[in-house]
Amino acid sequence: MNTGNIPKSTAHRISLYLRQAEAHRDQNRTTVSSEQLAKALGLTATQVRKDLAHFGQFGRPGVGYNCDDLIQRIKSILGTDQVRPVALVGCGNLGRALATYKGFERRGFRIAALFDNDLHKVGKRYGDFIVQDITKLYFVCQRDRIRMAILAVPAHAAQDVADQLVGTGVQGILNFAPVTLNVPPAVAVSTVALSMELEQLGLAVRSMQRDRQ
Amino acid sequence: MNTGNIPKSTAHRISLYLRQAEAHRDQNRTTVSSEQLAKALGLTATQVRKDLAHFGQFGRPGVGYNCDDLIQRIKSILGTDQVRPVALVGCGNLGRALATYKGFERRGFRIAALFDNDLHKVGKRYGDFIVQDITKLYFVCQRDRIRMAILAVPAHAAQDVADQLVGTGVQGILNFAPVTLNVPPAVAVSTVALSMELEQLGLAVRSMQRDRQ
DNA sequence: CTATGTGAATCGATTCACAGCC
DNA sequence: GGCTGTGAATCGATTCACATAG
Repeated sequence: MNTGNIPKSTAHRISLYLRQAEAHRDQNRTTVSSEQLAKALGLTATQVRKDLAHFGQFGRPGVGYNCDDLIQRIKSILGTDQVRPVALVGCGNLGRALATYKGFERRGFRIAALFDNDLHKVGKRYGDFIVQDITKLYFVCQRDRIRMAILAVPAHAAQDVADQLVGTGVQGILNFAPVTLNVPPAVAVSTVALSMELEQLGLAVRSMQRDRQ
Repeated sequence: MNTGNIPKSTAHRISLYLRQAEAHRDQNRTTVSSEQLAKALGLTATQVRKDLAHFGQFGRPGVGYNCDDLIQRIKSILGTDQVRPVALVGCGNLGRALATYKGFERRGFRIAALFDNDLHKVGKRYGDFIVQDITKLYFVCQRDRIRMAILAVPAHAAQDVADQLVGTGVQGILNFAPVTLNVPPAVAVSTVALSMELEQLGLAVRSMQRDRQ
């Protein structure tokens, strides 16, 4: 199956294939072709086949890919065939929205604990969780073997909290603060900066306008 | 300056350069070198120079790039030297968090209007705005010449609202629903799917574990 | 006849090596 | 000595063309 050396570009599309395969299954289709996947996602059929070939050949010529197979295989590569606990730090507006977001559960992630350093928030309940003091971070992450965390704190506090997270043994951080975090190479960081997304979108709009000028 | 044909890979880094240049300026430095930018962002110095060369040569050998110049030039490329109005549709947890997010203003975007189809929410105030009925979408977007929108509605409603947005003349949609939107080629869509971000992060963590096994 | 899987060719992005400027 | 800008080389990803299986 060779899950070890998946190209970066392929890896970014895996989640899309999973979602699309699930959509097909939910419409009671048993198979899906590379052509169908490509059309739905705005890719080429060849690209889809090359991608899927990276994790074993299980498509059937003349038929396509079995949806359940595809889903199972992608989940096993992503590691979302089992539910993983995630710590959420920061209970501002964004943090609270993420805490109550139902989409994570359905895709193999469970918010396992909620932290903030503001003593006015500690003890309050959001969604199914009680906000804990950030000083409990190390204890809880160790106890519950938490490997991933979502960072939804203000920019000025992000590096400090990231350092604490690294100290607990967390190996992946999903960062919503608009700063570049400095972490050891063994820790993965993925930053989602909302303003940057808007900037990129604006750029795409502008370049389209130029195209059709 | 040649802003027309910036490679996609470069475009995605422009926002990072802007942020970093601002950080340098805020520390009262007047210039910044490609080496410094590269180190802070985890890139190579050559890559940074090639990128910056795409929008005119204004670095000074032996000195570096003037921070203010760099900031000004990037903003003019991104079009964020003027403030742009953005419509926000969907006042669930995420929508409300985005509505009150202060970071957009500082980077050239202004939430100009807030919409929802839930009549229990229409008329309520979040941040500085009053939620408007989604039936007003066309009127308001036309009147205020709104070109970009943020879509923070449930997945099942996303395509329908996207169609309405396209109908108002919106040219760019920042979509937070975990679905692939179908829009005309003249409309740009950027999707931020939170679960997918976690999946990608989990994959990165797993592949690192394999590396050091 | 339909659709996968893959070597070969193409295309694009990154890195190297270095010439030129401060 | 320090740093930018850029052609040439390398590396990786996409597309093409087609052999092969249902």
